[in-house]
Amino acid sequence: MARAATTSDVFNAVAEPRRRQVIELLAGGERSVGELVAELGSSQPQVSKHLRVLLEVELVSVRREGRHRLYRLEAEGLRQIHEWAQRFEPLWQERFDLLEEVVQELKKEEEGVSSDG
Amino acid sequence: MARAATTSDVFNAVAEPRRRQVIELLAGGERSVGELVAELGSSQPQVSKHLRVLLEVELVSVRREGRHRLYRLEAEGLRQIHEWAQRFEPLWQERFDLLEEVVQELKKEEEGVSSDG
DNA sequence: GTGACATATCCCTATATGGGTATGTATTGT
DNA sequence: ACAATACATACCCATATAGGGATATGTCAC
Repeated sequence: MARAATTSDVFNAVAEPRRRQVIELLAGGERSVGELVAELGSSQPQVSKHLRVLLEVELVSVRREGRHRLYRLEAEGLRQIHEWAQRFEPLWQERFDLLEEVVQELKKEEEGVSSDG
Repeated sequence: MARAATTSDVFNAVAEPRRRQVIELLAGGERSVGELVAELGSSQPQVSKHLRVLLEVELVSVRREGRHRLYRLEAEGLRQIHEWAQRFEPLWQERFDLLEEVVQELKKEEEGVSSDG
């Protein structure tokens, strides 16, 4: 098998730089496809494809406004990513503990407690 | 161009379910490749490949322990993912504000302020 | 030499992403 | 009814790469 489909989960959807860009743009408020096309500098079909992916994983939603389709960020989906990463937060904060251990080691050396020699 | 390389950034590295699994396993402490092979049920070369990717983006580190290589999670790298997602936290919390608006609406109705009818 | 891995191949299939074109469709305007 | 706008989709093409399977070999430690 190849890599999991980008539409399978939020992680894959967000792995694409352009899609992250779309998300960032939509964070500023609803946008029509045309506006996104202009801001991304991609073709309309390409943008629509990315929007489709984001739609599949429910990271965005659409509503009609006349002949326009306004896309809106559904940040709720980003929450799982945030929470998944957050699970490891204690581990990167642990670094401070390690730093402290190092400091303790240095102190011991200063006190001449080095058992090595 | 094809899809971005999985080694290009942390987002792509984490987009792979098995690699997330590796990360989760390593969150429990250092593991040798052999242990990971057993726990993941993949072949040794496959596991080594995934570890290589995680190593490239510095999500893990290695140290030798006799003939074993112990992999350790470098959670620091997950921080960027956490922080990227966190930028949108206000947007999904905004939902509570919306909920509050709805509550306000309901209150008005109870007070008989409905201008409709 | 053996154990534990890293790497390199070769194979194969699935899929992504980009480019471009064409067409379907809904909405608005005349 | 007909045209135009704004998109969604469906095609075409082409390249890159993933990720799995399996095998083979290099390397370092014991």
